[in-house]
Amino acid sequence: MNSDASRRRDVTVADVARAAQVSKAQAARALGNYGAVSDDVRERVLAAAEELDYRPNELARSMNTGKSHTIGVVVGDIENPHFGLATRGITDTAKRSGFNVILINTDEDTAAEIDAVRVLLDKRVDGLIVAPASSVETHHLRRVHESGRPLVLLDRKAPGLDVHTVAVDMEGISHDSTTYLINSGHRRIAFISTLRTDGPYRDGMPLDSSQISDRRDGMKRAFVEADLELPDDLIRLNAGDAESIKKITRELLQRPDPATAIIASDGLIGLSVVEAIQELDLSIPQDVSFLMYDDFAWTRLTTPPLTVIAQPVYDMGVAAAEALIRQIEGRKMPAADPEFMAELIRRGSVAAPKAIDVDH
Amino acid sequence: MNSDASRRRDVTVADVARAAQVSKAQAARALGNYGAVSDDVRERVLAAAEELDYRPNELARSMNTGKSHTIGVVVGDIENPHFGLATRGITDTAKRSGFNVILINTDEDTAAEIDAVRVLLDKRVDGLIVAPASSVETHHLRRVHESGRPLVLLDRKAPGLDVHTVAVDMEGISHDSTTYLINSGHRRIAFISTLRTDGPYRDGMPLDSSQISDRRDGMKRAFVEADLELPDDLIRLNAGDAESIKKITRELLQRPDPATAIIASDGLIGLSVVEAIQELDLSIPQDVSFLMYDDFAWTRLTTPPLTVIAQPVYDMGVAAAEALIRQIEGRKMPAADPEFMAELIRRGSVAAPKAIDVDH
DNA sequence: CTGAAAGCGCTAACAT
DNA sequence: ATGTTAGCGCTTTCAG
Repeated sequence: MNSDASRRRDVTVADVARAAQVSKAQAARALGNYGAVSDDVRERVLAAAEELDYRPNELARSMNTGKSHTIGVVVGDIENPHFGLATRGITDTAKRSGFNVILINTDEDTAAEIDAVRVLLDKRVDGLIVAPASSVETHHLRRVHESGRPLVLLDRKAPGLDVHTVAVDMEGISHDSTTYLINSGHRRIAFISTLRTDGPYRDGMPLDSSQISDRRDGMKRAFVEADLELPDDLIRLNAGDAESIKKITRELLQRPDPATAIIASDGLIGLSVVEAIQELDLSIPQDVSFLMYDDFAWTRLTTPPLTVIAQPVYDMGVAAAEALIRQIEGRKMPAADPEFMAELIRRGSVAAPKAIDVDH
Repeated sequence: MNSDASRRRDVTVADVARAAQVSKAQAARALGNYGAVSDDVRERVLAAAEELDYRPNELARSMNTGKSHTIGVVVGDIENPHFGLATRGITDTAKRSGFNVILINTDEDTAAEIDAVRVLLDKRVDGLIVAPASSVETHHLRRVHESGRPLVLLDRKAPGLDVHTVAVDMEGISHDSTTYLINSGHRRIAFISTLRTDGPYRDGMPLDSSQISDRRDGMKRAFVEADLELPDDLIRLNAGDAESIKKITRELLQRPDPATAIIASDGLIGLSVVEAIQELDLSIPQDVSFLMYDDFAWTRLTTPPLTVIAQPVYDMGVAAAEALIRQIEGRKMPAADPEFMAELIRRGSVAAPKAIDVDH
């Protein structure tokens, strides 16, 4: 419709060069501002570019430089504020260094992750940040790394893969918070996670996610140190949507030997657990203690406010992006992966368990 | 370090062609699977590609086809679950149609938005979805549209810009919920938004954001219909971080003629408002009624659960992506922008105001 | 069906 | 400082 801007071919350096009466090379140099250009030429070129409304084709540029100034980010679920915040840390940092971000969601599905990585590689991103769905199926990640493309892992580790990883010390915080519960008098401590496994939890079962695996190990160590046994029957994996989480919560609380404390593996799960508890007309922490990973702002608003495990998610996003960009730009990497520390924030959802029911 | 995969140049169609003993053109045809290729050739090429671990260079591909199979998304703040969900709707839909998403955050800053749009255009995205920070400064968007690049607006409208827009009927829902408050007995109804303006709110003041402007109009209409006047002094814009929101909330509640009901413009604001109310040791809804935009899951968990305005955010993301892709693929657009409907979900945070203080 | 060759828009030698 | 000439890796005429 429009008079001139409409259906016309994009204007290229050649057009600008012609208008400025210089060679394509000189125009390109002035525009890309590299090489040697006289003030006179630069001026004319810039003026012509302005006049013609020239915009560089970054694709073409990337083709010969080999750099796309784009990094790929692969996460399980942006909808989860945990990743939302981390992504924010990444994009803020990327922008600051002149990088753009292509974001791909995997729904925590390894097949989707493999595909995402391939797509990103095909698009010639300069580097990748991946929150791997599995700490075991990492062949695709190993290939990225071996091909020489910078790669940084976020949130989850991949044992055996020598890649810079930004994650918190999960074993430690899990141990500490479990100990806290034990010291508060709890023995029947439940743990709910969405991690998908074949069949229910069994002692010593290998867990695909380093995150969950480490948490299990931390819990176990806490119990062992207290000369107690980790109640395997209260470790509930394969939680899915809200309804399934509520169902699990009900089971945990309505069995003969109910859980007296529940640990939710993330904020989304925690939400449904708390809701289920409320629906059962039980109160926190009188009837059941509650603890969850992720310090979402709303946890301060419930009655009582929730005791949570805070992770420096934004900072981790920043750190991941910084490490990646450092790698891309060929600068030295820090000697070792700095471990980020999670923190137990004691608010009001943990108390001593009720006096034991002496049914029998 | 690695034996072969390491420092070698990427393998190209030429390499595959050589290995398969065919021309570059034939190899490209087989690989890109277009044009005419005999079964024999295709087989050999594919085998060679597999063998050499060939991966197409999407940049090069995009260069001659002109399509990048990438759409740009520009939002104010991914960290906000509202946008997180919308983004999820977009990426899910994009993936389904074979498109990738480049995401850029603007912090609701128009300058950043202008820059983001330019970057995306330079990267030759096939189309753009923008949640414009301003409904007034839209010159950059107009240029996109006029240049012929598909563009869809999300969440906020841009009057005068004839672009497909996915947004909810804000005036309507604002009117309805304000009426609900008025019918509950409220007259002193406050509204808090982060919209940045020059100076405090004045009656009839032009508001840069269609969203906020429409909400104001809806409130006003509700008051007018009830033969009342909208209390301009309770319309508070320029709210910023959590602390500033709390401060505004305190002012609203501690003045001589305090607000008896507060409407928070989004879930992030709502969070801080509720927190401030709790800190003042006031209770909802006995001391003050509360209503907020965004039906975040946690609003069901507070005591009382919060009355909110739910918007079909995910579906809107889907719709925006679908509309954009339809445009990209040159298919017909629906006659008009379908309006999405928000819904007032009455939970427990609205009640009649306390008997009026008869100080004077 | 196949191959040679041109070209997308830009950068990067290489001359001058 | 400037221009000429090759490419980057792929798609796309155009002949055969």
